[in-house]
Amino acid sequence: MEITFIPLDYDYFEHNGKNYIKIFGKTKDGKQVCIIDSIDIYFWAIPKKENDVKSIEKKLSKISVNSVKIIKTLIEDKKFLGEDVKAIKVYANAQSELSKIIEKLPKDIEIREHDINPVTRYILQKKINPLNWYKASGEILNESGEFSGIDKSFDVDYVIKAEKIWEDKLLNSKHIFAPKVIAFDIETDEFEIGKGEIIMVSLYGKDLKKVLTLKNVNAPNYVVKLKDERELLLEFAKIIKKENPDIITGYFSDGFDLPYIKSRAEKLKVKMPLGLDGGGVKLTGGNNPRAKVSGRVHIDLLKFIQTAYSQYLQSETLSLGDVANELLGEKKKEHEFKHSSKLSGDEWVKFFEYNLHDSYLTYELFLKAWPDMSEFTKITKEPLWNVTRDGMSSNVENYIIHNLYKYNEIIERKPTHDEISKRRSREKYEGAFVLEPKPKLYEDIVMFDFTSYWPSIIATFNLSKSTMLEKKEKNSLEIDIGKGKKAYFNKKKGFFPEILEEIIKLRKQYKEEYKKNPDNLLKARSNAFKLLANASYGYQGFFGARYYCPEASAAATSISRDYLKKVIKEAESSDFKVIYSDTDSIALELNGKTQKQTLEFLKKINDKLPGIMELELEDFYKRGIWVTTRKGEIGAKKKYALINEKGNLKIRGFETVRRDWCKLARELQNKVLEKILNEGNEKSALVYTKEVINKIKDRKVDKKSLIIKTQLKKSLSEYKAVTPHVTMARKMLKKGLPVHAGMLIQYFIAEGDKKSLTRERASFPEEEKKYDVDYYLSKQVLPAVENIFQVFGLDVNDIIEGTKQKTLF
DNA sequence: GCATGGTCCTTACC
DNA sequence: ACCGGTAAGGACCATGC
Repeated sequence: MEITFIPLDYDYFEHNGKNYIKIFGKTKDGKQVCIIDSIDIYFWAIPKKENDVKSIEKKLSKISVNSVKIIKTLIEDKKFLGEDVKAIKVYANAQSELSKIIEKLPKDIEIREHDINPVTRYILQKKINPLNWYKASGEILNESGEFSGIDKSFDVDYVIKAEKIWEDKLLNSKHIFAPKVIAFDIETDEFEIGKGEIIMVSLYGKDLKKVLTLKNVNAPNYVVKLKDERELLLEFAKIIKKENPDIITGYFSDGFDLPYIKSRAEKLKVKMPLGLDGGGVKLTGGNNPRAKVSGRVHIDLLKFIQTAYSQYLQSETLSLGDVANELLGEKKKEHEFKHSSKLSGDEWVKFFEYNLHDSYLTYELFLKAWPDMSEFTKITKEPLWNVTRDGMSSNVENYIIHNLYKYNEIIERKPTHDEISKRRSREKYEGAFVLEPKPKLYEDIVMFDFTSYWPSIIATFNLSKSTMLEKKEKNSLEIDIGKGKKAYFNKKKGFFPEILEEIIKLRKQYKEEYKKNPDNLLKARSNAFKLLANASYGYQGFFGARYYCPEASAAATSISRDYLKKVIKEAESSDFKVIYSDTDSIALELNGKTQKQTLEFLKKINDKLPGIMELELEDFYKRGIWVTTRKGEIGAKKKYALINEKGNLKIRGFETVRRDWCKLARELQNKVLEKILNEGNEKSALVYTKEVINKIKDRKVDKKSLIIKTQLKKSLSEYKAVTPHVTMARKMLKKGLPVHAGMLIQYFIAEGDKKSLTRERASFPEEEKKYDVDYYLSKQVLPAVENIFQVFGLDVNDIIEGTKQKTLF
């Protein structure tokens, strides 16, 4: 039997003292397969003194714990952190009690790769990468009794014991895999996992629209009525089995929907055969649960959006509603939550629509994110289930791990518990350089920035754990890393900088390909490499990293400060006026120069830059404004607004872009900046500001624009300070409303005793109270525009007092 | 009684 | 806990005059 298939999910198992991987996948013609392949379990032992290799090898081969034994050893020439080593490859007959074997090993060796899980080991060993097409030949298990009848327990078209698996290069080059996906969403009366009944479940797929419910009301035909919760759960499992999707997806379904379903199923003693092995939901991870269903891939979209998308999103929160609104241009349905016992017939129907619409939005968002998930999976070569839950540090590390074979490198181990706590308490190293701007309205500006600045420095100067030297050597690079400390790096290229250089090159290549041929997949690929490059600098300073090297990070920032200052000096001596600079960017006033001359200057800089470092044109701007800080005369950093030649605004740092300011202040500030940048003076901005101030005084402002939204960043009990939003959260808790870390607390400031604290006047948006005119003028509107008008020598306090109803002040 | 500075906190920039 | 440091700015509170 020979088939063509694509691996979606992997699992490890032991049978009769041997090790296997089962791969669940799809064939080219849409059949579901499980392929069983053998795998070697091994780790590396590196003797601390090289001449001991032979005798150590002998000692190792005799070790065993219960039925787990060392079955084979080999001595090989390897590299470890760039150094040549003679290492012993130690094979064991099972993964299960490997840690007990490790404990018994002699102390004169270093153990590595014992912490590589069997699925990653398999992918490394056989190069059967997720979401790539392969051909497999082998024997179909047809109730053969082999593997204790494993084929009978799997709900797939074929179970194949692989003899050979090889890549289908032709198919990989042209065929794009489109998975069958079902999105789902549950509704309950209680938020606590498993506390109340599941009152409805919606499912949405390409040809699927269903809401399962217990309520017997006259409802649209996509609603299926079940007699009790038990039947509802069984029906859910039945539909999943019948539809047989490759992927099931939800929004926050790791933390809510699947744990809830699992908990209710256990309570009702219902078997939920959701997986291809007939099993239910498996939860791992304790406080931060991750839900797995065997054979299918369960994806919690929220997790992936958090790591891969959030930095590009403008949304105030990452809720399904906000994200769908931004990425799809579609809103959630309006719905007021009530206890199910209090719902009327019509309200039930609305609730069904709402529930189905959430699944629909999740489904559409999934399709939007699929190119990114798929590319990240192919690039980092870890299973889709893991990749959609991994943070950027894991993505960087996985990319490195799956590329180390090119360097014959043994993989470094993860840090121990003690090492992690030591690393976490390390002192900060000095970061980027930020130039203090002179507050002013500027004309004719150019903005340059370095492409992938820190990664390009790490690659160019070879900064990494394996290239760092203990002391100065002939030809080594010496970098001052602050606090009187110096770090030395080898000139001979190490694997980390080399891999990083490749990431940057691939990013550039795919970006150019995308420009020529704009397609979603190329965009996703280019973006994945960009994110990997950007995260690689932080990775070396991250306490959990296998290739932790804060000295390399500190050296990178040190070099970045030097080169930025060099460019600033060059610009000054070429008669540009330097306005501002932050980390990797520099803003210059053209000072009478033409754009052509400016680009010539850029070229001159680039000709002198070493390695792969590159300065590029960000844009030319007609005008730009920099302001002072609230206190004092100094120019504020990380706060400016620009307008380019097409009239597009670029606003950074101002309250306009901060969600913890009320809409009124944000919109006013935005308008003021827009008017000033467009017109080149403050006149009409001033008129507009006066109008808004009068509107506030006349109490004509809609309360919606006065609401302040602040996120509860941790659980309520952890707060030392009693801020307005903490006070509001406490009130919510008292009312019995759900309060949890991560939620946005909304409130407005109502009128009250003038001497009272702000938090005492904080009120819920629905409270029928008058807003505090004084507060909104002096704490929201004034601070939002004060520094802008100050650039023109105006004092906004005078403006406030100059408008009507002077009695207030 | 009130200015001042420090701490805590959130959110931004890159 | 799950990539880094730099920075602005509000609310509150202890401190000192």
